[in-house]
Amino acid sequence: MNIYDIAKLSGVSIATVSRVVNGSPRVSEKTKQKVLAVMEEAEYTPNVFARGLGLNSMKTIGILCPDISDQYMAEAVSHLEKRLHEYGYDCILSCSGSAQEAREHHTKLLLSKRIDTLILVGSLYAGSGKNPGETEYVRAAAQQVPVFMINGYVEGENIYCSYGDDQQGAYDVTQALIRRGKKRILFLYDSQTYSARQKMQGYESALADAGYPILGDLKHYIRPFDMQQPDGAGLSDFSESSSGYMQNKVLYVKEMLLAHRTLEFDSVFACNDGLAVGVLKYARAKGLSVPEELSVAGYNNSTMAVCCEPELTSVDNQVKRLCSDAVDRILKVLQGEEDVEQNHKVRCEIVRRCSTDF
Amino acid sequence: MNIYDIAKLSGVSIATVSRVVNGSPRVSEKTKQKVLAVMEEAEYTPNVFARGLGLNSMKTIGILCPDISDQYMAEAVSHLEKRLHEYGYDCILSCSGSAQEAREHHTKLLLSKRIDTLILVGSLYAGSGKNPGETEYVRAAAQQVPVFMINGYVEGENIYCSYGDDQQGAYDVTQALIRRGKKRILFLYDSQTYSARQKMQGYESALADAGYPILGDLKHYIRPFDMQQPDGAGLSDFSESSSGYMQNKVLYVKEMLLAHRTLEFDSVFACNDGLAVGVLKYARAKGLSVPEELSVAGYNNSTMAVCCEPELTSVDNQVKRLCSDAVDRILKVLQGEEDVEQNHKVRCEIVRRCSTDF
DNA sequence: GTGAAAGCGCTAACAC
DNA sequence: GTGTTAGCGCTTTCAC
Repeated sequence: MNIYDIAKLSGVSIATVSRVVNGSPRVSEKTKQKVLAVMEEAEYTPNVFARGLGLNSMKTIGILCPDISDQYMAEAVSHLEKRLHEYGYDCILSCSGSAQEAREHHTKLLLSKRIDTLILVGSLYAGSGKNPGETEYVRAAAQQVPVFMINGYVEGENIYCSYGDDQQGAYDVTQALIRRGKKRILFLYDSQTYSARQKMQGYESALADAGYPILGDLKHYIRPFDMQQPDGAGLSDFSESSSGYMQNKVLYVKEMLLAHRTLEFDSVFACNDGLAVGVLKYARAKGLSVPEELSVAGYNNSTMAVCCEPELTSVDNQVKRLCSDAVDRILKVLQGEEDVEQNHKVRCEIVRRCSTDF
Repeated sequence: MNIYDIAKLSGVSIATVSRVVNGSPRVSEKTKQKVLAVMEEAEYTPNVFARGLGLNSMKTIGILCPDISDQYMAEAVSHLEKRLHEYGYDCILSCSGSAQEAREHHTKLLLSKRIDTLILVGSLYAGSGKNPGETEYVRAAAQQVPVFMINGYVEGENIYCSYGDDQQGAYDVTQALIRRGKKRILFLYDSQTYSARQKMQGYESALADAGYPILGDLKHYIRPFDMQQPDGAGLSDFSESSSGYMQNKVLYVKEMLLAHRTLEFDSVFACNDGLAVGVLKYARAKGLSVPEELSVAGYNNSTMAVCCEPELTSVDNQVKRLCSDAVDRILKVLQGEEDVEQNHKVRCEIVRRCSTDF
């Protein structure tokens, strides 16, 4: 059943049917109703491919993320999809993993689908800050369609970024720990993303502002333990489930800390809740009371933060707001509005629970 | 840059270019290389819309799930996307929420995108078993494209199902609890999905086989607390983040149990880990030791099961296998193979941790 | 307000 | 092995 059939059945031309389908005002109420009735009766659905060919768009947004089974990204995609769907956009989801090459490849593939916009979810796409060319593909993509980054920042034309102020978040937590009298604050991280760098900077600034020394051994990097990570992004390799990966991570952090007998600290700021829960497990194994003997703060305010004992103080990165803000601007850009705000930074919020007690 | 341009630049016809693009063997090596070179040079990408129009397919799979921010579904989608991507299929993701009407609407919408296959992720789509017509839309969809269900079962032509044997899983856990001497095993659930019904049946069979009575008050339904659930599917309403919802759920279960002073039990089998962690929180608040005074088992073997204290025994539903199995059959069906196995049941596995100690 | 007709860029049947 | 050509189903000028 195509537009010709409907036209024939309605006794009008395909142009008129097309007008009705697209809600053009240049149709008399009468014919409009007639056509509508026929369409209803015939259960006609316009062919999206043909329409796509004519309009060179299928109202589709490409969403790329390293791993949809990661809680943070899943939440982001959930918000994005919901909002975009409201406005009639479909989402093609693609998961690239963490390797640089894979990111580039998936980006290209998504672009070849003639998406209207590309959304890059996760700080990973903003690169590690090491290699200059690592974000070149983002700029290249931006030459074809507007590119939106969720929790990442890349400078460039047609690139729009929404990100949490992780530097400030880390600063706030570290400062609170300092105020609580902690002297040796361990900074725990397991990835080198843009976001992780921001956090480290916040941590360092807070120490500096308090007149504390910045000690190298207190910035402790937990190497992704599955050794499948081409560039140490700290993500699952997907050969396994993400929850399985996360389970292992928690236990791994505990073991690493137990094994590392020379490291001394009275508090921990972990770059994500998984690491923080690992620290909690370590504390329990060591017989350390939390928060009295060891304060622990995590990041992302995930479900994990509440499951553990004691419950975890954690920084909320406000993904929902980031996504919502991004969608607002996507709509503007796609409607051809000019001067849409390119970058948007959102303040993170510390959710205080008993693991730090400050 | 279209196929005509490439043809002109290569000094061949568009048919030849098309052949090269599609890897037809009916092209001489020489012209093939020539065309390939031109395409490369011109950075030519075939127009997917035009191709879709011609082939009436864009190699796209529609994936529908109630909520991608739910850990279980995110994991499923992750596996599906990864496998399908390998075979050149793209995934359109759509999240329907839990309402019956929304499920039907999203299904229709996805079908109107001319997807090659529809995948329904989650037991919710198999209905509550109450209203006869509630799965009618699944059968209707199956008249247009093959429909695959992940962890759900609906009888019908062109409907293919992969599901964990949750009944057996529940049976095994309950039986283990009985063997350990537990007398009053609380069955905790918060949704009425196909999967939840299976679990309850397993629970009941195990009790029956042990000669235990099946007590109504020991089958405890936790009503979704946000009151935004049109049909009590126990899912987040998405107005909030899923992790926020889950955090609340854990605390809510704890409070509910504390408030319910007449309910007596020496062990709990919870339909999901969120509920189980809530029970753990309750036990702690009550000063009950786990597993000595209270055994707790969860379901889904999620990250939560390891974050809590003590760690949670949980049944692994084997999503990855379900998805992998589904993809295998999707490929077969799309290649026109006949007699593809319609239903596939996978045995669940108990992952034993210290919360039950059996 | 409506219709005729020219694309949109590709695939595939058919001819050579 | 290669080219010609007729669709695929829609949108969109341009007449009337």
